[in-house]
Amino acid sequence: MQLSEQEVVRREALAKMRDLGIDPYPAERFEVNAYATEIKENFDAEKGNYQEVSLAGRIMMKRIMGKASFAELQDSSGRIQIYVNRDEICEGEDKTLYNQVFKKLSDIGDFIGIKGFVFLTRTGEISVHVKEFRFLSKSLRPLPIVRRVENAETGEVEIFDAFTDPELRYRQRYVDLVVNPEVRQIFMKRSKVINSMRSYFDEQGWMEVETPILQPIHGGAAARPFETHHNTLDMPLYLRIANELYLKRLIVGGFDGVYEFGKMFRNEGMDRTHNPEFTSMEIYVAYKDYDWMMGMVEECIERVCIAVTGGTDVTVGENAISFKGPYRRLSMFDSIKEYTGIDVSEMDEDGLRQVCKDLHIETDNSMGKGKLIDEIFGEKVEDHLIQPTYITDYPIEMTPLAKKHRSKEGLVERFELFVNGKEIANAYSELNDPIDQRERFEDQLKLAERGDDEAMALDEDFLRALEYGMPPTSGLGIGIDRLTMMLTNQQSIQEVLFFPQMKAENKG
RNA sequence: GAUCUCGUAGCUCAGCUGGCAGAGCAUCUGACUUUUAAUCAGAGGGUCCUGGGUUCAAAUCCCAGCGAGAUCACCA
Repeated sequence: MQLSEQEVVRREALAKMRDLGIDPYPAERFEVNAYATEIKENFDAEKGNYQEVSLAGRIMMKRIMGKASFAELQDSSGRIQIYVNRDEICEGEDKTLYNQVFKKLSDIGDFIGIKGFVFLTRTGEISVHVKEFRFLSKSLRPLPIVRRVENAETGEVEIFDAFTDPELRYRQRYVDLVVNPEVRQIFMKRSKVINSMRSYFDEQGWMEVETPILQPIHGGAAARPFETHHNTLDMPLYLRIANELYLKRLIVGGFDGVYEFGKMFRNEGMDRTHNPEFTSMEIYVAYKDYDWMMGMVEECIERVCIAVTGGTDVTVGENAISFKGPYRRLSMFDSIKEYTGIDVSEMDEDGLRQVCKDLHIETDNSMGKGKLIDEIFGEKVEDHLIQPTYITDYPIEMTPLAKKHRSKEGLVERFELFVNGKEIANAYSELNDPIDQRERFEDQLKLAERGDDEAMALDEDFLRALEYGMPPTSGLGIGIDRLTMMLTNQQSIQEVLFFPQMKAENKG
């Protein structure tokens, strides 16, 4: 391995520390009793609090001035300045700890532990006066140095030498997280999205479950799966593209409400909004319908939004969005009428094909009636749905797992929630009529024969479960990554995944 | 999958119609006991993504490949 000059210097420092009898990777624990941000928020010079603090973290900047120095320590909460005085950390004649270990051998990125008291410097900065200094872990690679300086006149934070190269940031997310605090914030928010949603469900008495990721039949959605092979069973298995059919089996089994947060895997293209593995949340609640589900989603999303952002108003790109319920409800046909002026509700396949032609929407022969309607919707309506909007009552052809509409012929009881022109939730009154379900699967097979490669596979065991009887149930799926993107105002899915999928790096 | 843009020091980037490889920060040596992008004096550091071609001469022009981003197509 070819080492850079700075890496060589750090390895030499490591060796020198060992020569001085200092373990660069000590095993003993270091007890921490305070955090940088907490101190900066609560220190009061008059009260004289924080007089015996113990902090640990990385050195992120050093300002050496002879016999005294300042440095910045970064812990999990943020950064705080520390003041190190030679004669205070080295009481006797031996000044090695200061002159060698602190000044020369410790580098930016190294972990240290300090004990001391909090004070205000002459310029008024809250700092920790170090009385005791312990080396905790050596860093052998130089971190990018990002400097944030508050402009005294404008109050704006200027960033110098930002670490922004997306390739480096994603491949070395650990570095990104160390030097870019706003990145850390996004992931803390992501965690809050999941936790607040989970606690809401738990409060309602619904149960978190886990279902198979390795599935013999990839059901529940229309997508290309990743295929693998089990050696002992000598059979093909697929990484799940959805967990819907398993969760419904659990409703058949007698649970009233089950939900799962989990990774799904789709062997398809990647771009700003698609990663081969992504996180979805699916929930099924017995004795409910999609109408009830809309109310539940409003309550849930509003609560998640407050937990994550502190309020119900969010800025996404150019748009100010309010997640305060209730959300607008609009049937798919009405939405198309609203944005194109065309009533497609009574049209047959040829009529729809003509409408697509008139609107300059490309079609092909594999497209059935439902698909054509969806194309029109996708082209002409979706982008306009900025504020949270439920689109309801989808054509039956596209939705083989949803119950037929109670009053509207040819439609199913389904809604999708759109925000900022993007779909973030999908829900049905679940189809529980096993005979209807078998016919729908068979219709899917016919679509597949016509060349629709997104058509769904038939799952005999799932049909068997339905034949034993499933209560009326409403189900919902939410794309957690996309919801997080929205609540953190990120334009790329890679910004809300710790480790987005990347091609192989071809040099070490 | 298609098109466009990008790849130079640890990081951020400059490098013009081809002519000795550059800056700031970081690093190293020295000075400095409350600094604030600390300062001051000095020094070192390069597979210019990879491979080929054109040329007296290529970081620069051409071709191919690898990687990344953006836009479009498909999907959530």
